[in-house]
Amino acid sequence: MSKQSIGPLTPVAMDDCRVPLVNEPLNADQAERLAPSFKALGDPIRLRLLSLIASHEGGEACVCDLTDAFDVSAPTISHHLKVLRAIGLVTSERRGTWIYYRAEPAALDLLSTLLSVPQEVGV
Amino acid sequence: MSKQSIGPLTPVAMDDCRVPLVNEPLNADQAERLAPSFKALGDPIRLRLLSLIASHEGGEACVCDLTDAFDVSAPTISHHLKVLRAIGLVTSERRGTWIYYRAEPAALDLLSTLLSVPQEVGV
DNA sequence: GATCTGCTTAGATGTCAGTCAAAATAAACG
DNA sequence: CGTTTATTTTGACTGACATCTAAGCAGATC
Repeated sequence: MSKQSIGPLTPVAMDDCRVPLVNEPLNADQAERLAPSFKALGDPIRLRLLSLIASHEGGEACVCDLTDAFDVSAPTISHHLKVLRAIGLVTSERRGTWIYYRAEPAALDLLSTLLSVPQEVGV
Repeated sequence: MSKQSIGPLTPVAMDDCRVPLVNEPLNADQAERLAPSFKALGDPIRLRLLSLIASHEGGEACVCDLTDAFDVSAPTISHHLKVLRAIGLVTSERRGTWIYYRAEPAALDLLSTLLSVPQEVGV
């Protein structure tokens, strides 16, 4: 596999991907940029982490809230959070002792749109 | 990582996952069932394959149509198609000499819904 | 400033995934 | 029935990834 340095899933860098993939074929470049995001969601722990963060009250969650929910070590959770952060699905902010993670709705929305299946009104 | 035998992403087996992950936290079981689908989308070639198939005229594409679009060998394409088929994102049917692949809209829709971000009307 | 707690980084290890060449299967066709 | 074409399976190789322990760093508190 080629070295794919995963860039952040920012709206600007992805504007040409805001089309359902059932509508027109993705080109190689678009696929290379999008795949890392799905790969990041392809781990059960990361999927739950994202869901826990996004659904947490206040829209954010402290790492300490997250670590307890899993059977793996704290460094492993930290690693998974780093992956989610690297592609822009979450952001983090330190406030005093704790670090808070927050989901990035625009990134989620982009991926959701990409997978969406438009209603074929006339068919 | 635990052995995760990827089962097909059938609507029935996934009915409890039809909720945006930002709404409520996924439990471990749901995450284990959903993650393989995103993992399957986490490869650029598979992402393009799915898009090529879904956007192809008639809603289906012959393997020969697909193989030419990539720089990898035919067995590699076959392998990726098998992954997409195993989780139920596509189906295949042989007609004469050729095998045709077709996208499974229900599976795509499920994943799209999961990633969707509901409008917070009141906030 | 010593120490405690929260979190991340570094390094090591075992497993998994993507790729290819070669062989196998399957249908069509002479 | 032998050959050709289309696709898959097998087996091997290589690189990537999830996980852990141990160590590092950053605030807070005494």
